[in-house]
Amino acid sequence: MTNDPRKNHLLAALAGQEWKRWQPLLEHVEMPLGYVLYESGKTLNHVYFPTTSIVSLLYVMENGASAEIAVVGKEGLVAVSLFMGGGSMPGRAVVQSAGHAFRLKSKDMKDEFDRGGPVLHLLLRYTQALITQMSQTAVCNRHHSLDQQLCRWLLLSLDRLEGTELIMTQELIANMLGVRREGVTEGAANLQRAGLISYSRGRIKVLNRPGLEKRTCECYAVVRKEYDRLLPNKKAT
Amino acid sequence: MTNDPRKNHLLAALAGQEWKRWQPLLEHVEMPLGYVLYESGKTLNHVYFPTTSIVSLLYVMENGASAEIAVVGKEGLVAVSLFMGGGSMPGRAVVQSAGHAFRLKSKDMKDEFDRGGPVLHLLLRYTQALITQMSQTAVCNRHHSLDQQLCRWLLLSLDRLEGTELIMTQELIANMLGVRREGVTEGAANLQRAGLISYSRGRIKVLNRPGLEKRTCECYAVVRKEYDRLLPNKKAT
DNA sequence: TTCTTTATGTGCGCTGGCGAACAGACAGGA
DNA sequence: TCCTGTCTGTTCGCCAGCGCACATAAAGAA
Repeated sequence: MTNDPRKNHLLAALAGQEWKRWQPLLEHVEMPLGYVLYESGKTLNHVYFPTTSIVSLLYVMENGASAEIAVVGKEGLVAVSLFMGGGSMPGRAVVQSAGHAFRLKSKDMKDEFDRGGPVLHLLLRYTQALITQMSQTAVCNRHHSLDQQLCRWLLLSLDRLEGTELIMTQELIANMLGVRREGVTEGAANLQRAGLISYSRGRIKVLNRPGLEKRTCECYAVVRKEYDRLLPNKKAT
Repeated sequence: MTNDPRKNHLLAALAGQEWKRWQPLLEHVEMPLGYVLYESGKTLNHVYFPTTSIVSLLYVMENGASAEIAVVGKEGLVAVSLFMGGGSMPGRAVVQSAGHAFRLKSKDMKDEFDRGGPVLHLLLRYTQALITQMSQTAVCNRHHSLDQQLCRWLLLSLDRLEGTELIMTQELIANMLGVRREGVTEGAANLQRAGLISYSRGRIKVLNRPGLEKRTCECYAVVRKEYDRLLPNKKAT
């Protein structure tokens, strides 16, 4: 079933009672590549729970350059600022990998959050994991090479996908990472030469995942570990 | 009064009732330069509310290099992961500018948080502001020059201080920013030549704040604006 | 097929920041 | 007073990544 909300780990973690309340409130949505979920400063109308899609949180600067802050997939939700307070945030959320998601109206989300209890703690633990990812992005941007960052990025995406193929042009990856397109071309060529990936015109296939893990910086492992520690780990799909 | 907890904006924002509960629980602590509040992965025993001190949240890599993720002063608190869940986080919290703070035991903090209501929302709004700062750090690390980042850093520190003098060697600043000490020397020399700051052996005096603001990147303004939007703005001290 | 668009490959000069090595310069203790 | 440790200034070679300008090359439309 392509549109099973339970593919999202947070939704899957809801106990019977909550789940019963939520189920009728959830709306299935298509997530086409490039779709903008929200734009800097605008009020949020929904919270999105990706199932098979991946969403990129990025900041777009005045001059148009951008940088990815974090990535969200089936393990999480988009728009934490809704329940954290403020209702908006600087930056943009864009679908990075097409697929599906379920969404909840702002008001419903807030109501559920304010009930407190397990839902609240689940969402906050997710937010904490997200914070770790953001921190590590900052560190990685400071210290690591484009090659390493590319590996990290591929692995983060891979973790949020079914299968090993990414539909993504180098141009778009460059936008996410906030680097030149040519840089990605080179990096990708390196990985290709090393037999870790193969790609052509917007299709990247990962051939050797352990190889990528060996080649990336410590940032990936740090983030991965925190996600595993803090979040419900859905085994099978 | 140097040890007035109400100098911390979050504590100052507590209403009569909560404040009465909190007051006896708060413990005054000295915050000497370089003091480590917590270390990567260790369990947290306290939440710290700085009043006159500044705390740096940074991540230290395996090879010893470091990078600042965010900075916390009288507007906030250190150790959000305590109520967010998880109880620990990768990274380190270090006193960057000596001064005072008040702290609360983990258990007391959790209890207060779980009461819900205004305290919970206050803390979450602060966390949201902190997230913005972290995001912007990531962006800044990616795109902006050392000079701009130095300005941003000075301004962020300045906002959290009384007065215009920073006690801080270039070596330490370099550690925070995750750059070479020589780089900071050059950057600082530039600012000095431009008449924006004056410094000598660990004392940096800001002479022209608007000048710094003009020279820094957009990141500072973005963060500042979000803090103003989300948090209680204490006027007088 | 042919034409057009989109995606990728490559080369070149430039620059910001790195690493390392070293030379003052000031502060504070003995 | 000298002396030692700390902080700051400067230099030099190096390289990753940038910006720019093209050269393919694959996919799709006509």
